[in-house]
Amino acid sequence: MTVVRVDENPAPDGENSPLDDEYVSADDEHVDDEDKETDSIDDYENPSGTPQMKKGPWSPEEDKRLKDYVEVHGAGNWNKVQQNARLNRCGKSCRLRWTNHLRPDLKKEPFNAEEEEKIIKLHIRRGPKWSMMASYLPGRTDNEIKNFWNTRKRRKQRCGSPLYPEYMLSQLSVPLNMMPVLKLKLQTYVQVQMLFSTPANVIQLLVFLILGSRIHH
DNA sequence: AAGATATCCAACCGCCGTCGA
DNA sequence: ATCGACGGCGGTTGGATATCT
Repeated sequence: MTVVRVDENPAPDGENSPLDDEYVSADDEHVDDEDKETDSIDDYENPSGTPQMKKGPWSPEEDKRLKDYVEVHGAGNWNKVQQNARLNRCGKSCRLRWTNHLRPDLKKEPFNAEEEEKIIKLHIRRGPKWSMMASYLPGRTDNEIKNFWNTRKRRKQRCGSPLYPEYMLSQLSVPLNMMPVLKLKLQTYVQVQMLFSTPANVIQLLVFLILGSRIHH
């Protein structure tokens, strides 16, 4: 089975995406959608003599082997990589390395304001669904977005500013029949968040819920 | 300058869903 | 229906680096 993440904005024509202000149905799950190594990568064994998968940072040589493998065989069948590319890495590790660092379409620059806004909007509406977010941000990975969000969250909490900008919350309009679902999702998420959150965040959430229900009356 | 502390992020882990035998 | 292999996902960890004292 080969599943390739679609990096183009995947919302089909005519369909709403979580980024649209006019939102969507409840069941719209979008996505199916310098080297410190001194030992050879070929002879990594545990004390019992059976081959052991290597862990830790990837060396340039390992990267090259993985890249070469994917160029020839394509992405997927990751457990075959260790045989065909002679890499002592488990399939998971190979997949992660490829998707997060070696894919040619990855953006290397920091997140820009537009991307940040997209992430916030998606987080408001869907919560921490990193891979779904990645499908809306070409060239970005779920891991990257997750790290970005966690860093941002800590920063906001440190300086006591709200997680979601007020203007973004007030821009949102949510169909009335979505409110219970949204409330439930938010409640679950916020219960945890609020342990460390600020009163400002609580107020914002209330404003958000009240405005959202009024808009669609 | 040096040690302590904070921050970032690459990589791992465990769980879950899907698929084919 | 069951089981194992595989891949995807979100949470967490720990080493490297930056900043502070």
